[in-house]
Amino acid sequence: MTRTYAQMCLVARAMDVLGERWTLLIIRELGLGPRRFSDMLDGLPGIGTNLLSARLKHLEHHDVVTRIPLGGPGHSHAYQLTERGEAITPILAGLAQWGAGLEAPPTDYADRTRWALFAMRAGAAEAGAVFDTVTELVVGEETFWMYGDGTQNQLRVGPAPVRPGLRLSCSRATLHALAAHRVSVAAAAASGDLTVDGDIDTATAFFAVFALPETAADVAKPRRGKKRR
Amino acid sequence: MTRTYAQMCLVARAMDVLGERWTLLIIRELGLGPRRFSDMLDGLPGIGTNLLSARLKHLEHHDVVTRIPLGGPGHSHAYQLTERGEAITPILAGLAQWGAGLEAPPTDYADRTRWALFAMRAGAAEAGAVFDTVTELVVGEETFWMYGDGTQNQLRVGPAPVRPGLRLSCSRATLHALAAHRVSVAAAAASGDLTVDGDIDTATAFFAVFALPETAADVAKPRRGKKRR
DNA sequence: CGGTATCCGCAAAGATACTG
DNA sequence: CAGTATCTTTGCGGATACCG
Repeated sequence: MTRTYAQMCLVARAMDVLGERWTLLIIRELGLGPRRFSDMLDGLPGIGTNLLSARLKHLEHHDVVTRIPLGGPGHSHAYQLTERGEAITPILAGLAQWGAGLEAPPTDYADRTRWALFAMRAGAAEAGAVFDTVTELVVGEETFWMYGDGTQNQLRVGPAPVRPGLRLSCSRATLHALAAHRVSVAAAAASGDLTVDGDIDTATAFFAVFALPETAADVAKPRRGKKRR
Repeated sequence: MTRTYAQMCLVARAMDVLGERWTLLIIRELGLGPRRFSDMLDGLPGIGTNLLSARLKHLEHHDVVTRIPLGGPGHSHAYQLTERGEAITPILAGLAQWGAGLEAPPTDYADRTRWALFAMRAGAAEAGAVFDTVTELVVGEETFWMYGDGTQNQLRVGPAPVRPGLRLSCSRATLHALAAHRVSVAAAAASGDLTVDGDIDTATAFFAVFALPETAADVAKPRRGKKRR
């Protein structure tokens, strides 16, 4: 270990393991299932390969992350959260919830669809809601799938490995609008912004569970009537 | 703002505000009520006055902390969490809960009674339990008081401002033993390690609610039968 | 592809002296 | 008591070179 707080306090000891820069964001990336080194670089713009490598070793040493072989072309492998690593998810959800209260960020910040999905799941976790139907989302070029494992909702990158009970297809902007409840599923489906493959009531229920926390921007600029004149 | 992740992700944006070294520990200290600069130094051994000063300014700027005047001798003042700052408490509780799973720290780490109380409260928060009776704790030279505010349990430094419904007095070691359920209230009271001023059943209920999360040390070395031979 | 290693410039952290 | 100022040390960011 490098720099420690040297306190018995459990918060301090957790921060001794998780408190270095990038560490929690690395765990966020792995919260969407096993990922390869280069996949993670995409979700951590600016990290530098040396730091990512050092952090992963550190987390592996503290039983937060494991390397798993990836039977494919070449001797490649991926990183995966351990059980103890998965236990960090509620903390990340809490941070996302709290972060929703901050003022709107500069528009040039990096954005990924999976981060919005992560925040949506945080909203569901806060409410203690579990969505049972296996759902596949196609947002732009990317595909995700979500399912309730009985206790909480899981979120994974890639196509669903089983036939999903619900399939939604839209742009990232429409996803945001639906999750923030600025537009209804019926309206988005009618306008063609959203394609629903399955029961439309189930789709409505999906966005009732996976609601984006109200942002400070929503509070500051409450939209009434028409928008953008 | 200085170093930012420049991501739209709500977790990253929360970490932009809270992620610097010492920041969450400062909030931990303020979670026990308003504190003066020098009080905080005691709970943050090794921080350096410049860093504490810089962090407090930063947190004040982001509406996590406010300065409040302290009508007393001299022109002194204290720092206090804002509503948004208080909202970070569940995140700290989650970190404490997670930190309990780590292996036992070196024995030369700094220790404070309030950190143990903080972890006990985290255990109660996890279980969703609220303890209504205003309780005063005298541990060694220090006095604390706790109360349920309807939603969650609050923890404060100093003597209770109202007559407490329960008053407990013991050493820090006994507090740990009681909270970890290694010894019962009845046994501790009988041996004189614990003084109960109030109903003994209420005292038992207190330690049922404020249980210390099981540590990795407890799991690794399960005590069976007699202890310390 | 999947990293590790090294170097440099800079910003943040640590330590301590000093001031209102 | 409540900080500010200053100096040193460490960690991070970014680039690039290298290896299985």
